[in-house]
Amino acid sequence: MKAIAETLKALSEEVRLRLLILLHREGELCVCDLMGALELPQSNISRHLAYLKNSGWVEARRQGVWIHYRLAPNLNPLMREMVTALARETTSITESRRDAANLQLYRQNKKGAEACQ
Amino acid sequence: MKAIAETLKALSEEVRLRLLILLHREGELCVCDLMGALELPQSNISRHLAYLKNSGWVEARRQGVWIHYRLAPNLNPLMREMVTALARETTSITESRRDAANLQLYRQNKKGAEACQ
DNA sequence: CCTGTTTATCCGCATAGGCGGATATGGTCA
DNA sequence: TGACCATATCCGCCTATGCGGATAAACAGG
Repeated sequence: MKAIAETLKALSEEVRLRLLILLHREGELCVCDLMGALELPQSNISRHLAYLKNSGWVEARRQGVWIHYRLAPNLNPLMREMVTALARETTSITESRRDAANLQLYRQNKKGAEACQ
Repeated sequence: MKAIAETLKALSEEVRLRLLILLHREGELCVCDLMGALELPQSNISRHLAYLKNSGWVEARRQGVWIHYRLAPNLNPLMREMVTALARETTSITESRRDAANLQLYRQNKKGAEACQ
């Protein structure tokens, strides 16, 4: 019961919710992409990603200097059901659309040349 | 997005989660029943019920001195989906079963005579 | 090694929120 | 009205947690 409450608490914060939804939609993303999408300081993004990782929602993979985060592939049934319901309910929300749009902008600006992956 | 986070935050606390699951299983219950089931001080139960009410998860109905709480009948799709998923995942959890068993015990002891409804 | 880049963690601060006991509120009944 | 219920709210206390800036850690390339 406490474990389930902890699982829910991880999503009961706006920044973490936005991060999770974005990862669910876009697949694997590195920290710099998430910073560009949410337009928040690096320490903030990184702290919330650590929280999501510790609570089992996401996994991290190191590739050189970059760390790529993705939704954990083996979510339990409750978590899987929650994330799909949340994704469905947030598709029409302005804030969520803006995050996705900012991500595309940020990726175009870095020209694919020197940047992550 | 902030609204969804607030909705989740209401369930990200163990006592509130137990209250909500119990109300989902048993239907309408008064505060004294919930105190008997969870074995927690009255101020604690009452405070968390107020939180659940303010966040739209439950509704209250006054009947004489007693106040009966129930799951809000018009939950939005996200909330409805969450509560059914949570109920399903918690049926086998010891803590949840104990709450339900304590409720039955408490109700038997008050003999139906003088007590609520 | 040394430098630069990316990410994680630390710091101090401010606020939110949980708790139990005490008190207030609102209702019933005599 | 006054005594007595069930419930809500207040109080002080303590812990948890969010924040941005600063610093540390991990890695790549010269």
